[in-house]
Amino acid sequence: MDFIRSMISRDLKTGKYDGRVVTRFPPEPNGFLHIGHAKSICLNFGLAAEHDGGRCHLRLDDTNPDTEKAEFVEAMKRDIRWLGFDWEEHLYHASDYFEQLYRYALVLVDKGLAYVDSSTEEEIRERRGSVTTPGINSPYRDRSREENRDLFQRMRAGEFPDGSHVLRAKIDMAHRNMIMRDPLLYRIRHSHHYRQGDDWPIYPMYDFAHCLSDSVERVTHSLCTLEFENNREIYDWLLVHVDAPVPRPEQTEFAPLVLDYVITSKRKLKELVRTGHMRGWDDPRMPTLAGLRRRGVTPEAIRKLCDMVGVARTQSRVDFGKFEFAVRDDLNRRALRAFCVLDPVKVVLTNYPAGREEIFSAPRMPGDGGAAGTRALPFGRDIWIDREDFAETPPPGFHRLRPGGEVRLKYACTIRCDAVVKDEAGRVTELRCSFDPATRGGLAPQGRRVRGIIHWLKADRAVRAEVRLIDRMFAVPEPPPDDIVGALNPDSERIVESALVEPGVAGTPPGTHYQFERHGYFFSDPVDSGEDRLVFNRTVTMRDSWGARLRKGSPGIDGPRLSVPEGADGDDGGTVQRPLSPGETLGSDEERRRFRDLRSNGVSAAAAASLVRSPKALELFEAARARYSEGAASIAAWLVNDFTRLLGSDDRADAGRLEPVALADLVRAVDSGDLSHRQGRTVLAALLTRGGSFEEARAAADLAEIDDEGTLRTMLEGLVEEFPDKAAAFREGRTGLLGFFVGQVMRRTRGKADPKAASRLAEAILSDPGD
RNA sequence: UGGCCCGUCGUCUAAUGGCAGGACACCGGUCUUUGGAACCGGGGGUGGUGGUUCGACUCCACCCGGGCCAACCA
Repeated sequence: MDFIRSMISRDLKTGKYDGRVVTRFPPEPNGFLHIGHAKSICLNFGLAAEHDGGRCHLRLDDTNPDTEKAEFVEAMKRDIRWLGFDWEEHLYHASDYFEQLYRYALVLVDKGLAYVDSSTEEEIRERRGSVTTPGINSPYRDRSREENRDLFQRMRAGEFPDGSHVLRAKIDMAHRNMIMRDPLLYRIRHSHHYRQGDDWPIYPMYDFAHCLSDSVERVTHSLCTLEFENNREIYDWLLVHVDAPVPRPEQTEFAPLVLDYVITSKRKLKELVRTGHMRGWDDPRMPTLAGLRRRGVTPEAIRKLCDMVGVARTQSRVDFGKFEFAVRDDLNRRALRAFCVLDPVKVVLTNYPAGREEIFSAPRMPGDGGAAGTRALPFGRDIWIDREDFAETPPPGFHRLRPGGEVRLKYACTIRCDAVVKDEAGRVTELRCSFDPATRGGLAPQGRRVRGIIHWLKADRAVRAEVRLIDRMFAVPEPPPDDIVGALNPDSERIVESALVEPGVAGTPPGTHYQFERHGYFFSDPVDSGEDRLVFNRTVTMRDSWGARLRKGSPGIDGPRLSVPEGADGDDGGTVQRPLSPGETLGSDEERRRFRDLRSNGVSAAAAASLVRSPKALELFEAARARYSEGAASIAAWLVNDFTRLLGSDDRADAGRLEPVALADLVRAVDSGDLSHRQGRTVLAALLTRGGSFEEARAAADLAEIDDEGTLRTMLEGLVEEFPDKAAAFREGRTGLLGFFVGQVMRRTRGKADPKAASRLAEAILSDPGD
């Protein structure tokens, strides 16, 4: 289960949203949906489907009138449905909330939390500062609430030209998060909105509109990609300060889908379409859902890919092979088989009567037990085979036809190449072969084994088709953002105008999947294919271990490798840095002084360095040491490890509740063996959440421990009996399994066993086979 | 010279502090009328250094590496 699903289970358990799961998919209608969006769609709609009463809203995030169009909205709706998801009645537009958003903005103005800034764009930018320097306040920042309200209302009334004013939140121009430096909330834009017409001269910015739209729709889990991490702070700030109803939606970020050889920048894709490098948004080479669909990729394959990729926060790149696997895996199950000869070479079977024709039968779908039926393959004296299935001087390991060699014509018979006919240029024009009647229909009478099996077509029965050999869009896995065009794969589409297919393929309707045997999966183009014209797009090639082997044997055949930096696979000559000792990482003389002081009291270097950096912990340390002076090292260790950990992992923990005296008593009790470390930790947790003295906390905590040797031994012996293979594996050296046995003891005693005793006993019992 | 986030097989992704597992890719084998598919098997991993713990991928510290943030885009 991924981290988002875990979070939702947790929320369901705690009743945070009263059992509701409401997600949303919020694209801006300024282009086409692509494979990257597919991940988000699968996640958001998937989540809704997995929970009773779950919902996923489709919300068009249309707050920028200059880039958005109704046609994009329609394309998006079509593509989402095609992928297999449904928003039911929950179709929304951010622009439908403009009035409500405007009222929220007035709330902020009236609270003195938003102001109208009349600076120029450049002034605003300059005053924002940089990531390392604070910004400075706008001269308009201290306008009165009344003036701000008046100005903002007049902005809305359309009294001011574009760019003359903006509405900004009043937060902090020195904020460490650049986004919080008085973010813009509204800008003036006298543009026609595809949906709202000319009603609005002001438009809300993303940060303002998004969280409030989520809130208006009572979304629970607002999922977006990692690049919005920094925006989460303003998301929460706005909901709090407009007093949005609780429980409020919460934003969670996940890693976007980044696929090798693909880009998912709508801006850049748009540019490729605009400049004609791609024929349209639905060009079969495009990573858009429309392009993938036209290429023959199925919704099932895309969903499968998203499944395989998972959802996590790690920034990742997905191998293109994973995409290809998902596509083949699905198409293998659904695509009917047929023969297709891309680059024909004539074969004349000299011992076959001219003018005679016989029909061989072949399965439409091998391995399905005949469920899909058979197809008829006419056979005769003149046939076509693919040029690459013959080699006059074959490379080592080549299995197909060669002079004097034999090959099987799939589903027909074996043939032997007797003579090669060439034109003046030396190009092979015809192969004169003889067929073996005894091998008809797949028989191999003499036990003779023919390695090569190739596809073929009877010359006068083959049907013409245009085949577009689609390949990956880019020549390199990571196209450089500043030179997308230069990275395009020059062979991303090779058009074979007159390929030949078997007669049964004639009349194939547009939108049909085929596997052209040994070539790959193909899809009759939904646009260009028609009754009298066959056009096929190659969706994906077959897995090709022969081609891979050839490429491996001769580097360079693989094409350019622009992405590999010079010397990347060699020694970069860098020097290995010596790790710094803890004391060396300290910044100031004062810190170093305290560090030496702590060291002289027996505190470990690592603990001392940590303590010095944390004034609060250091204060506690000094106070506790005053009561238990010989325990300096232990107190420091407790503070640096267990104390810090509890504070970080438990929301209820508060350092302020921990009395130094209680801490000192606790550490002393553990040092003296009065309490195990584990029990000490339990008491510390209680002290941090409830406060009080050590004795009180100790009395209140459930510290019962099973350390009775007999009980533990019985339990462990039972485990060894129950898991004899694991016990044996341990004796053979898999010492990690000790953890398994101790873990089982801990689990079965619901954490009550003394792990130290259990561990010691387990080791003794396991190492000694006994009988 | 800041803040936030992220580092697990080649790649993607799991593991309430308790057996480092799965998938793709790769290699080998069986079978085979697709150099395909199916099936079986194999190699390969916790960025580094310390610390805490009976036990660390998991907690703590530091280091290293990567990503995001300074549009009146989203």
